[in-house]
Amino acid sequence: MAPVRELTVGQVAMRSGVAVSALHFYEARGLIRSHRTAGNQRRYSRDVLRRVAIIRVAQEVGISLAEIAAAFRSLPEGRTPTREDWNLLSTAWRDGLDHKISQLKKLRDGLTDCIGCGCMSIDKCPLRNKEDRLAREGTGARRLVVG
Amino acid sequence: MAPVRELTVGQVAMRSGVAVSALHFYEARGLIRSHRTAGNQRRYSRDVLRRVAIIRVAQEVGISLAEIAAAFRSLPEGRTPTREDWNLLSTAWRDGLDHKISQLKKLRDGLTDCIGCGCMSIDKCPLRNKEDRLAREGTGARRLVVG
DNA sequence: GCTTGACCTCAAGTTAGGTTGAGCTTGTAG
DNA sequence: CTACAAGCTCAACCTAACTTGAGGTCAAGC
Repeated sequence: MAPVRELTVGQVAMRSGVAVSALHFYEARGLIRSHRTAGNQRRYSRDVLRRVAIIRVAQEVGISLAEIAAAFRSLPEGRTPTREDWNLLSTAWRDGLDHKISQLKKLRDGLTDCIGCGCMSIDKCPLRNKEDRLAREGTGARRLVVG
Repeated sequence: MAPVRELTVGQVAMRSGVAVSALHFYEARGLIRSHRTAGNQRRYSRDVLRRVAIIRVAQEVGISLAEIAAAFRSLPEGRTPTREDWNLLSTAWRDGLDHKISQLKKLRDGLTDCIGCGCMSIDKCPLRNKEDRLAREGTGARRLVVG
């Protein structure tokens, strides 16, 4: 038995909890990579599991696939990313994440800062201004933007 | 001059920072309400601004319009909601928000709990299990779900 | 009384993030 | 050596959340 077996799509799907179609999709978007067998089937190295896990966690907090892909591009090409590499990545997201955390806390704590205050009638509220910027960001569905 | 003037869509759009088309859309989705003038134009009472502000803040942290609408349905029908009413609403969202906050912190702090740990190779990680559940939640675009 | 800008409705288009299905190939177990 | 599950590709479909456009109405100024 080989010590470090490569994984098939089905295996990755099962272990990561995402659908095969989603894995295809992530690959098309450049978020994960595979090589092919002689018979044109995908084979993944184990670190794809880590990538997928990060994708899901990041998505869950509102980071778009495009941003995740961008962040992933900062990972080393040749070798399997180390713990350090991943930490760098999350550092890059840090500011955006910090902001989002504070937004969430405000909402959780009774929207005190911006709903309970008088700023809504005027336009110097930090939240409202943030939104104004968002409002100009093009068409289609709006997603949370980090960084 | 009337002391509490009603607002036109254009005015609401300007003061809230969202497009007129978005206001129409929110109304169609039951998030805000208006009555019509003799000439069939929308008129809004002032508290629509508060609603819209909440919509935007909630959206920014990943709550869907459907969920916001559901929460709004718990607001009093007849009178203008008080500060207390809004607080109740955010209390209802609290658990979901708490969860999301902790996810964000994990991501921010180097993903220590679930990416940096060994749980990714196995399936007892709280994060991963969360995703497994999510994976079964139907078709279409996935959104963050609170509550 | 007419022009001009703000409104109205309704249908169609857009982006993100996938899923579904058809039609065809691979690989493994019996 | 033959099933038949698992893969592959590609096009079509789906939801959320809006925007855009066409075609028509309303109202305030000149």
